[in-house]
Amino acid sequence: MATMKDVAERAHVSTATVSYVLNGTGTVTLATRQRVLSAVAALNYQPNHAARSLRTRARTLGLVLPPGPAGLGDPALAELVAGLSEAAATSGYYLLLAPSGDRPEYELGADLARTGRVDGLVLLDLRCDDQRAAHLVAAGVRCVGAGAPDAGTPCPAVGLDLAQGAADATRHLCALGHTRIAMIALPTDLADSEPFYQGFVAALAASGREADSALIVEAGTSQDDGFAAMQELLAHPEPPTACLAASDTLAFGAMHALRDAGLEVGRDLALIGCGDLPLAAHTHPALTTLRAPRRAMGAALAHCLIALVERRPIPPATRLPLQLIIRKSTAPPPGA
Amino acid sequence: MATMKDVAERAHVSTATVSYVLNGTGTVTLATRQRVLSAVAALNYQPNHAARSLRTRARTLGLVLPPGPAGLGDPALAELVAGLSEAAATSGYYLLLAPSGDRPEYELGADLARTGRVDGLVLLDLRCDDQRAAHLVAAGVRCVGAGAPDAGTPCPAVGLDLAQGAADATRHLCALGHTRIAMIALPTDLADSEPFYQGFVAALAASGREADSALIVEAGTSQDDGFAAMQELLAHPEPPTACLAASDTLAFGAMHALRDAGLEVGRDLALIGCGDLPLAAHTHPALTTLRAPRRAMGAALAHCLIALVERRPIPPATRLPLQLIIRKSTAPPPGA
DNA sequence: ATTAAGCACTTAATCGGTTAAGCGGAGTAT
DNA sequence: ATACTCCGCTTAACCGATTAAGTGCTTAAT
Repeated sequence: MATMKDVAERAHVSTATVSYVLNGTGTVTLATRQRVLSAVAALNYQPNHAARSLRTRARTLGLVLPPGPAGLGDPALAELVAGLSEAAATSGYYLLLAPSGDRPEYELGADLARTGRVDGLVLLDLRCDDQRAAHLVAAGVRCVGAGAPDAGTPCPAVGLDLAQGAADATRHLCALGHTRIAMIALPTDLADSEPFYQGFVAALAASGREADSALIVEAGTSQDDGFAAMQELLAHPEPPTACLAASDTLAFGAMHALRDAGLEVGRDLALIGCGDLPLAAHTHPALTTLRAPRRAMGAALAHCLIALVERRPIPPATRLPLQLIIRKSTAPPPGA
Repeated sequence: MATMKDVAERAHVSTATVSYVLNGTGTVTLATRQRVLSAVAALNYQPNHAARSLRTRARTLGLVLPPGPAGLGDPALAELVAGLSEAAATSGYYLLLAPSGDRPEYELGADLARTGRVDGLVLLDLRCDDQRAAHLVAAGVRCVGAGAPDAGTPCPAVGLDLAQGAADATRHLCALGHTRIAMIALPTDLADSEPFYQGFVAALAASGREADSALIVEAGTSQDDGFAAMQELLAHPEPPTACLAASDTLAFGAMHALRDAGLEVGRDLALIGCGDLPLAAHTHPALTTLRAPRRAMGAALAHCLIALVERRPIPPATRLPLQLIIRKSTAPPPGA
């Protein structure tokens, strides 16, 4: 493997000069530069990454994958990772994947940063009062969060405009004539939970309705959680005619519960999800949902984190817009 | 950030001794070892990765992501990556994701290896007479391929037992009473194409049938390719009553073509896919398919590549078994 | 003419580890 | 008693880059 020394010898200069040419620093005459560059080309030289990052950065971003059976199998995460890795690559960074296994995420992340293996970290599924972020920032680790930041979030974050999305979805249900509209929420410790709820309530208020707290149920994140939540809603003395689920996965579970109860999704109860997973277009009926630009979110995370790492000004925290995709799971209320 | 020198001072030894303790090499008395270890603990020391890999390995595996809109969005790939990264992590390696963008895959891979950024590479979708593998192996890069290796494959490979899988699927179709069985093949330059075809032909022969070459059409990999392939089969003067598609994606396209032709999948033509993508269970009718253990495949790739990197004997090339998942897209032939 | 400033380089320190070689001292064989 | 071998540790070279400091030369300023 050719080293910088080899290049220097071939170009009859010192390694310092080679380094200056390659990094565009220092002052080098045209003739010398050309000799160096042709030596580089002739030897097919590329600087050793370890040696370089010993003095500078690793040019690597880290992503700690939370444990759990789905992992990267979750299409939403996979898309985000795709956008993240591609945007990072165009800025000369690569993405290191670190499955946390049974170690705490923040611990693994701190190790990766402390050993200089990565320059910064992406935190998935930002929580309210996120302990991982707190630990890492306190340890001097640069990181950005994926999710809606609240006031106390100690690091920059990139999120979806869930308030807008939930409001759009709710307006659509209102426009169809629904008045008893339920909502299945994500766990409130997820940062994305609150703005979604706010958008829901705001849109209801804007159309003269009021949120009925009995029709708002907090669920987990799994399909089973959505199933249970819908069962709870159906047990209500005066059940809703429409429901907004904070994720597609919850909506899928809700659909099962409706089918089990002998109800037809769309005709008997209008249902909207959030995320637009690939499956959403293929359920029966196809799920009306909010499309989340996960790739763009990954890209935005990359840009933000790289700016942070390079001590450049951080791009303003944009909320990425959701798009309502109307399919077959929404219809006017029964008897309307 | 604490360095090894700090640890050495605190334990009143040289950095060499610290290194010996941490790596388990050299001979160190129990007392010294304990002094070192408690200094390490007290300082929360972890060795700098760049410094370490300057002399040894990077303990990093590389995965070059082929260009294309799907990328990691393809669930089959995402699952493989999940298995790969998890298995690598349990052996102390992490996975570096490098989207190739518009650069040739082998070139990017060669760069990553030459710069010492990764110790080895995983090549996706191994081709017949794979040029990437040839280039990389010639350049002294350690790599393993994902896909069925043929005799000339210059590197170890991990693949599915497609011959067995295709045979199982074909037998199932024969058992249902089909005689005119078609096959939609992957591009023949993919290494996985041939064994699938062989399994198909062998199972037909074993049940006394012969493959009709007019019923075997080579397609691309996209849904549109599957669509076109099925149209071609339906244009046949004596169309098939069953069809085995070499991938779920091709099968999805074929289903659309059948629907467009006014035919009902299952009743009018039995269809089997391969891979068992999440969508396969949600098409209408649900697709009978061969379940591919993509996570296990990723894990096997990791084990193989790490063995290669550490110059240990390479695990014997196992073909991972496919499991036939019978759903609703297969039925006896019309009028049987 | 003299000094100062700039240019185009080189020298050498440095990053933080790994590891071959060396070196006392204790234990064993002759 | 002498030599030989291990053991447990240290010294220092080394990995391959970056970069501060230094050097000799040319050119501009006084």
